[in-house]
Amino acid sequence: MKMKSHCPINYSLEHFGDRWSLLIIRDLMFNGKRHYNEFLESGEKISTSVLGDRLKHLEEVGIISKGKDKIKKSRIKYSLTKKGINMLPIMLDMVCWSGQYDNKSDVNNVFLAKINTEREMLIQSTREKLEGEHLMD
Amino acid sequence: MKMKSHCPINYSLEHFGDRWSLLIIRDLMFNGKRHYNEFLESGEKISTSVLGDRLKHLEEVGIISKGKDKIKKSRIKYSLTKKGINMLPIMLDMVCWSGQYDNKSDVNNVFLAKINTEREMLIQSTREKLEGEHLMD
DNA sequence: CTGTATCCTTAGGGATACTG
DNA sequence: CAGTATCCCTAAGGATACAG
Repeated sequence: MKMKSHCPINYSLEHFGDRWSLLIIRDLMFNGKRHYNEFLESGEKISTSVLGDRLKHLEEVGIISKGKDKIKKSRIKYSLTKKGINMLPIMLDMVCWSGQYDNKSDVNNVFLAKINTEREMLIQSTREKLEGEHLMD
Repeated sequence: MKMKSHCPINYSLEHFGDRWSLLIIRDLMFNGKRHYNEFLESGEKISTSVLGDRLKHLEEVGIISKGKDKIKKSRIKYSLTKKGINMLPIMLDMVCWSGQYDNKSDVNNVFLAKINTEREMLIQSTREKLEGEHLMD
């Protein structure tokens, strides 16, 4: 991958600056999704070819990892890496920002207020939850 | 613009989820750029047609506004709106996240540490600076 | 200086079928 | 269930010229 620059904003863009990657990360981070078919079912209707491509790219850049499901060994499971979990503040800020302006937002105001007033605590507790679920796989 | 969903992450993506918009916002927010030709000069080498398109889109969705330069009335000046300035936490988190992983990053460690330890103060002071520069145009 | 307009090329993406 | 492979179409983007 040829980088356009070494600006940190551009670095972010090279990792997840497309129309789909953040939706996959959202599903892993907030919606408990871990399997290929679950990503396909999300409201934005990603296609199989695009999903395959983005999963591969996100794994290559170290944001997600791929493993076998502990319970059902034949099933494949995706997890956030530490690098992926560390995107939590970015994701929460986006939810918060959108919540201010989208009157049709899916997010309720209680949660929005919580991001604002208890941001650090919320990040900490969510991080612990994610690290328990994802990193231990 | 037809929205794929009302998820807040998707709302963000519909606003600035492409390879160029965040670079323009970055230039307005951190690099003091305000004019068409200044955006063209940035390291990522945006083309005139793409720049024109993104400026129009960002204005339509209310993130930037367009006005005449106070000093030189013939010159056109772009500013962040309140909605644009409110993206500051998102942008700082991206800088912070990238700074952890990009060893060639343009950002120095002092600034990174500052984002982490004095986040709220840094946001507040930067916001005041931006509101002075941009909103009063 | 701030844009459009045009032309052309490439990348992104939807639909569908197929495979281990 | 978790993907590839293919086909085809559209959107995105680079280069350049030109206009107000």
